[in-house]
Amino acid sequence: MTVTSATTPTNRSTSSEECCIPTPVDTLVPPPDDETLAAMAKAVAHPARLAILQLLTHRETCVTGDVVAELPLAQSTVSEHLRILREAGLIQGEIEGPRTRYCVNATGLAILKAGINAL
Amino acid sequence: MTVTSATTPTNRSTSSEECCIPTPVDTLVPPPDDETLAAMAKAVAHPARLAILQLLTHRETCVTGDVVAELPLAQSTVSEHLRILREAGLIQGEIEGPRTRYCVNATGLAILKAGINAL
DNA sequence: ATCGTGCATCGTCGAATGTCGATGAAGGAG
DNA sequence: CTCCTTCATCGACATTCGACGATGCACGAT
Repeated sequence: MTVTSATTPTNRSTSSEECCIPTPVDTLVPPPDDETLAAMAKAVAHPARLAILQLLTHRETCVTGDVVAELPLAQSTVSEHLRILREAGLIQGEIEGPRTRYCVNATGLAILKAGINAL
Repeated sequence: MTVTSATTPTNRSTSSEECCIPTPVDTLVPPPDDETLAAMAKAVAHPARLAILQLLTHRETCVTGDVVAELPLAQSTVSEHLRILREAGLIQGEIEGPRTRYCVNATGLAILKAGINAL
């Protein structure tokens, strides 16, 4: 399928201060085309990925290991779910020394909401 | 996966007047649990099914044949997509003589929106 | 330089999905 | 009744997904 990253070009920056201080976007994003919306919906269409998304919105844990600790899944599986969410533009990851910090991509989430609400 | 129909119990009534005069619900539905939301998102996570949903909201065609005519897919494939949307509680079908009339299930759609917006 | 830790990626396997043509059941028309 | 239409369902097939363990890589510490 290869969504080729919806909003963010597979964001994996190394600087700080742009993750977990998420872009305060929640307003006025245009609803996406069907392909993009379908890709985003597919990313969200899994209980584990929903759990990850909620984890990332309600905490600021962000680090992969924390997510793994919260879910009854192998590390590789969680990593895969994180990759899917990232490629869909719903979260973004930032390499922080030996670990990776994830947080919600507010813009991507807003686009998803816009698309669903437009149905 | 067997979603066992999210909101409506696999609605396929024979009476008229309850389809395409859709329940005016668009307010105050509770966000669903992760399983239900994932199932609904999965139902929507396909361009053809998004197209069907939009077709059903912006027209009142509803009849299966019309949907088939609009999509570059075989009749059996479209029928399958309609089944998936119906079992997810997003549309409802009503047998009308030799044909089937589909329309959006406003309640189901509202639940989906509530779940996504709660993310 | 050598370890140990934290993740991503690869390879694999079974299950689910998407698509189609063929078949079948229900109903209307003649 | 016998056709024809309309649709759902079945069977087959290729593709994708979900999950895991194993491997590899980058980094920090020793």
